[in-house]
Amino acid sequence: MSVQERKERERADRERLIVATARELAEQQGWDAVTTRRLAERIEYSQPVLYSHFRGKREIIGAVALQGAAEMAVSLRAAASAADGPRARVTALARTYLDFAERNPAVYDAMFRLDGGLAFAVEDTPEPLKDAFAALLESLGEVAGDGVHPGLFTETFWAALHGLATLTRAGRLPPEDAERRTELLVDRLAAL
Amino acid sequence: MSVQERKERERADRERLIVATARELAEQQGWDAVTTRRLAERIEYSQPVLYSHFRGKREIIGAVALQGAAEMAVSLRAAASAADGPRARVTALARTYLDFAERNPAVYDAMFRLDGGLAFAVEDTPEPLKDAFAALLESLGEVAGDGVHPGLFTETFWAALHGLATLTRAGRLPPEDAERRTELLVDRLAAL
DNA sequence: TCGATTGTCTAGCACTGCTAGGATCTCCTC
DNA sequence: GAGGAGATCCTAGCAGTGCTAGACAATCGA
Repeated sequence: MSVQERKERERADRERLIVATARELAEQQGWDAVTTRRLAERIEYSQPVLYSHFRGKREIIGAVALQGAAEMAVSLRAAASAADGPRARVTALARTYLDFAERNPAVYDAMFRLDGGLAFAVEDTPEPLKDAFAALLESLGEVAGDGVHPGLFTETFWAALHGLATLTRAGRLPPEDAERRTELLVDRLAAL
Repeated sequence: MSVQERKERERADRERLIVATARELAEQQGWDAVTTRRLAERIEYSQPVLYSHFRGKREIIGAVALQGAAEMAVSLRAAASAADGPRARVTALARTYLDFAERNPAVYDAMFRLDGGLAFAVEDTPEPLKDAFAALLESLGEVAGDGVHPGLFTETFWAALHGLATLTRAGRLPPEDAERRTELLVDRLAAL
């Protein structure tokens, strides 16, 4: 048994190495630079090894996305619990979300812009994704306002944040006004 | 002179054909299916011909984006002028924007998701893009509210719409609540 | 009608994701 | 310890990508 356990552990280690390396490479040079060859070279294995862990590149992106979702959930909850009162909480949440997107652009892309083959907004959505949404909902539900479904409000607020994050990073919005746009969004959207 | 003029006309025709074909192919099968080979085959020329019109695939995407921006501006203005009063105007604007994104997903991607090599939010931004933003601003400026810069408000509102458009189409948001999210956005964000 | 220019195509480069098949290495059994 | 079975891994190759060099043919002006 012990031999098999060691093998399984080593396999799991290597899988983590693949995901971490893919993420690192993507953050350094963008997802286009994450080719199976380059990734294989970095982990010091041949290409086919990647396919013994993942069905293909898409699944590797998906794995990075799940990792990112888990981290984002932690960040969001930490920011929310450190803030006093609904208003401060929503502001902190928005800032933290946008900050995460800015500091981890490749991970953010894996989560929301690229196709990682993950299910969304359905029954079999992976747990980390549901949990990241739940983290948003926990703080946003209380400012949804009367007669507005908390889930629907969270979806809308999230979409707005997502729009700000992607358009800003793509150079579609002037970066210097980012903070003012965030404030406007919080002031207007949240029922305070 | 006449011969040269005819040639220039034919060249311009062929360029339009390339852009129209790329757009058609992208709408039918997605941008991934728009390969230089397939595109060349459809216009019944060899690959290198494409490169005598455009620097590369990116520029073709850019050309489709500009065409789309022009059409979107027309749609937005038509919707705005057909509505009575600020509230109806903003609602019509939001619906028209999201409708455009839903009916022309490939064009929308070319405009805002893919890299078409176009400059944004700067001096030398192509005219159609500036004009599409202007069309938004014309209707949104009046509901920015006191002390809020119309441009900043338009950017924020646009980002929210963009987030709804992309997340909905990517299956990240349940499509059946799209209309309710739009209403919520308009109700809260616009100062009416 | 000739020569130059313009226009177009064939063929090929270096790269991509992915996989078949063979080699090697490890482990369990005798 | 030795042999065979099985897991593990790599080499080599497929079909596809964007893009381009260089040869060829059509067209134009003199």
